Amino acid sequence: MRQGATRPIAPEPKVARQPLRQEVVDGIKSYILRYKLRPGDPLPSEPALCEALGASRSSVREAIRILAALDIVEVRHGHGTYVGRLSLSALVESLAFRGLLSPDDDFQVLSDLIDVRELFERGMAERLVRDLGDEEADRLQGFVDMMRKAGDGKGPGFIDADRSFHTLLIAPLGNDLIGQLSAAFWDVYAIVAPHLDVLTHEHGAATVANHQRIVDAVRARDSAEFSAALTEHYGPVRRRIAEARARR
Amino acid sequence: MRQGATRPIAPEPKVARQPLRQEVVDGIKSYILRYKLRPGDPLPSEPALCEALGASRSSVREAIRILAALDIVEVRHGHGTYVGRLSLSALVESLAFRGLLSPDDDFQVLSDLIDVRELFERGMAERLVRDLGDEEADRLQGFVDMMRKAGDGKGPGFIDADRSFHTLLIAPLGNDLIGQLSAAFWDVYAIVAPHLDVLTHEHGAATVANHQRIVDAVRARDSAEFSAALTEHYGPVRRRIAEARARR
DNA sequence: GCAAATTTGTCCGTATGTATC
DNA sequence: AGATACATACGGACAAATTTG
Repeated sequence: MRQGATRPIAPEPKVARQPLRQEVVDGIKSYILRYKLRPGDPLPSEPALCEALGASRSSVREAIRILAALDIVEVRHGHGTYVGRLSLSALVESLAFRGLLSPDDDFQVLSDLIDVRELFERGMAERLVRDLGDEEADRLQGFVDMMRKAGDGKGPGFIDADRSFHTLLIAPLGNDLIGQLSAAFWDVYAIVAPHLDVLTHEHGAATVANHQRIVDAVRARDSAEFSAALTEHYGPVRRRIAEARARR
Repeated sequence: MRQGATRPIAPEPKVARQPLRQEVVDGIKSYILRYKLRPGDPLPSEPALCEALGASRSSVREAIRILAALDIVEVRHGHGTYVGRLSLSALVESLAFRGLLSPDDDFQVLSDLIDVRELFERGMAERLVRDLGDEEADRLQGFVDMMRKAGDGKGPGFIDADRSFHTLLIAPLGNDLIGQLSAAFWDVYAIVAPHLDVLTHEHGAATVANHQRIVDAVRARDSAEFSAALTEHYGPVRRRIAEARARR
């Protein structure tokens, strides 16, 4: 059979067994669940996992790589393996590559992305203007001021402020999934757009004005105006995508 | 230095180089992009990649495992390695595990999922009733009939019909991202809910009636009624989650 | 149907880089 | 600085799946 290790004797001829690596993946998952570990908690070392799960280092390491790609596990070289943050980093990686690969319609991916982000914010308009208080409005205003100060819309300060603005905007929903998806899509857009010659934040001044209008709508508790401001905000983004598509 | 292979001579002492495996990941990505490969296209064999990228087989294999976890690459034992389908399977894996792990609030994850699915369908109500033609309505009706025939709401026929129903419902948007996200969330719900003693499709008859109401709204081109029917549909789902939470 | 060739799956032993104490 | 524990990486060998002659 195999070289050294002991595996369940019965070959189970017709069962089409899954790769051992996958059993190790499931075993590590079960371990985390069984002991109710939290992100950051340490996992057994590789040799310990080998013995516990009856697999070689290679199989254990490949399993760990899979789990690390999903952010279920986090590896620190020379230190150890830990439960991961369970972020949506895998989604970002996957979507970003899809955006770069997509053949005829590179731009459809970006367009779809923007649709979802706008849907999140416009679809929750009523709840957002209701739950965004004065304190949150002040913080939103702070990001708008940062954008205005950063100026042309190309510096990292501008980009970061824009990301923070939209993150904070949907935070009051208390729906972590929407918040993380929205942030993930923002990241994917920031990765893919430059490769497709889509200008990001072309006109700094206009972008700042659009964000200001959103803040004003929040302060006025006017969900209709809030929705309108969002439409005004995402319109230019779509236009830039369409222009880049036309250039091809 | 290392055992056999040749690597760039300069050790670059303080640069904190990234792991070789990551370079291999990037190398394979670049290969796919450079030759504009499509899903299903074959990739070089492992030995070929080792030589091309100057890495050992272990490193190449770990890199492939990462890319396979993201569905950027697909591996068939004894056959070869191919460009993957770029699905959102990684999102499903990641979110499903989060739902199982989540400590105090296992149910918040499910609740968030349902919020997003309802947001997709309700937020696009106008476009959906406009773009869903009679042909699509007939197909939706077919799934409702399947659910009615399957009866109690527990059999696989019922489940599959429900999934197909919602997939078809948002298909006319022409937004693949929304469609795949919605399907992914449906899958995550189906994986996580049973583990939390959340009954899925408790009352078959009521569920069928709610879906029927949605089809009727589509036929009537009544977006307000369409929205109302969706609220009626997702209400019981939320109630079941709340009940299960209360039982804890 | 069988055997060979190709490709991925798994194992082992060893050496190196990294972080902690 | 040294010792220890850990992950990273290498190379070779054999096992299992698939295709092909």
